[in-house]
Amino acid sequence: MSQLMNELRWRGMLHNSTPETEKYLNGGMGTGYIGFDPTAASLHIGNLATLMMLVQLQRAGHKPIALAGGATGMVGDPSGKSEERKFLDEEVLRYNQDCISEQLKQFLDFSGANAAEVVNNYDWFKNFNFLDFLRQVGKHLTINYMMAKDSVQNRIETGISYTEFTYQLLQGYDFYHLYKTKNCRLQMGGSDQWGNITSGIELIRRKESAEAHAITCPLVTKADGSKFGKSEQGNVWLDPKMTSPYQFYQFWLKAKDEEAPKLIRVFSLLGQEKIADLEKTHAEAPHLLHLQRALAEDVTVRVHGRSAYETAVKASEILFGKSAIEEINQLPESVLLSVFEGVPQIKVAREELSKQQDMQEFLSNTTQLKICPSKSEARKLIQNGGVRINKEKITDFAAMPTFELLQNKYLLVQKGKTNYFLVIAE
RNA sequence: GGGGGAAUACCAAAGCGGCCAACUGGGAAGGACUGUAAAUCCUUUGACUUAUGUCUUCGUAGGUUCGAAUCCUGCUUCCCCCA
Repeated sequence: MSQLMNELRWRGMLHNSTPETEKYLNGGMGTGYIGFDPTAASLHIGNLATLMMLVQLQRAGHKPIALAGGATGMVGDPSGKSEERKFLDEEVLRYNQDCISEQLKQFLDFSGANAAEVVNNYDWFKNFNFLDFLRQVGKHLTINYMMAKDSVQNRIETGISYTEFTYQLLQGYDFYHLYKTKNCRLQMGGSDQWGNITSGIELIRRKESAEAHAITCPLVTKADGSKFGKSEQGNVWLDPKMTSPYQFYQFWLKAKDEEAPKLIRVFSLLGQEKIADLEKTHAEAPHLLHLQRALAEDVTVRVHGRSAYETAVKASEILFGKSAIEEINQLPESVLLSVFEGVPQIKVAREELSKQQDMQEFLSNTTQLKICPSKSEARKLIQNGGVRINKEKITDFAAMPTFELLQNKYLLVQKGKTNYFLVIAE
């Protein structure tokens, strides 16, 4: 029961907590929650970091509640944002909220005494009218108190709307609501949520004279301090339709040595000894990527399942291994297709392919601008030696050498060292 | 309400009548080296064009000029000072 804090501590997931938190957790099964606003149709790995706190909470024997922010998402959290955000329209928001609720369910255990729950704050806010809100919530916190928050202070210069200013009250009320209805006394989140969480604690204290607690984790950043969770393609999503399991696996595998130890602590469920072991092995033979492989395996399996993981590994071996193009050619087509499931696929009409004269045209327009966004881009890439087709380097951007189609149907296009595309002739 | 300043490519920031598709830095992308790492070095970073040419860009709409990112006017947005 009491192990949560220690667990978070050694994993480097403890940034701040209120003084009595440990005592609360030691006092038997506690209940804690984290909120996720539906700003997109999927959670991304940044959300996964905070979600892991909830997972750790449950592993320590407490009850986790994941909150989908159907209401708060309508308002916009000013934390960590340098400017006012645009509203998402309601239809999108509802869709996102449903997708996210589903994803949240995947990571928690819904059985047993400390069964998880997923709730949506839209349920208690949709019929909460403005005047009632002002009387029941707004009255309890002063402007002075609200103004002091970093999330607000950072926006004083650039401007903050009344709407976003009010965000902390909404989140504060969530906490209060969960306290009242589910005796939830702990809220967790990224360190940028500290201000919002303490608003909730304050609200509970003033309305109920009760004590509630907070734990925040450091925001995961890259070694250079920049924002974590973006790959070349953009955000790394948990939804396999948005980031394929192959790309997801690759993201972890490509983790830098200096970041891997931090990442494996936060994102994997591997134990302290196992990790120490891996680090030792890794240090002895860094080129074998022990740490990265273990990290990628643990996370990919948990997010996408064992078989998707295995396919991703297989695809990686084929694409990055020494296997010659002939080997790819010899794979049964069904295997080949499943292996390449994760790499972007581009369908091109057979006739168009056969009459193709120009490499730059092929890499841009013919392949629907999915490989290169313009012909000049394609030309520059080729001039820099960055393009391979069927593993063969392209040197002339004006000509179109004839390539043997793999399996009489596919072309493997490589942009740079790690970006593959499968062109399918139809 | 009065006065002043600013809007430049992904970001930051030069340019202040022709030499500007626009200095420089960051970021990003590609290459070499490696371990699908780091560091380092090189290249690229508006589009089209099998080159040094054309077209579209410097908040927005007009104007002055042979010629404007650079000057003028209206509009929009933002910042600062006074009330």
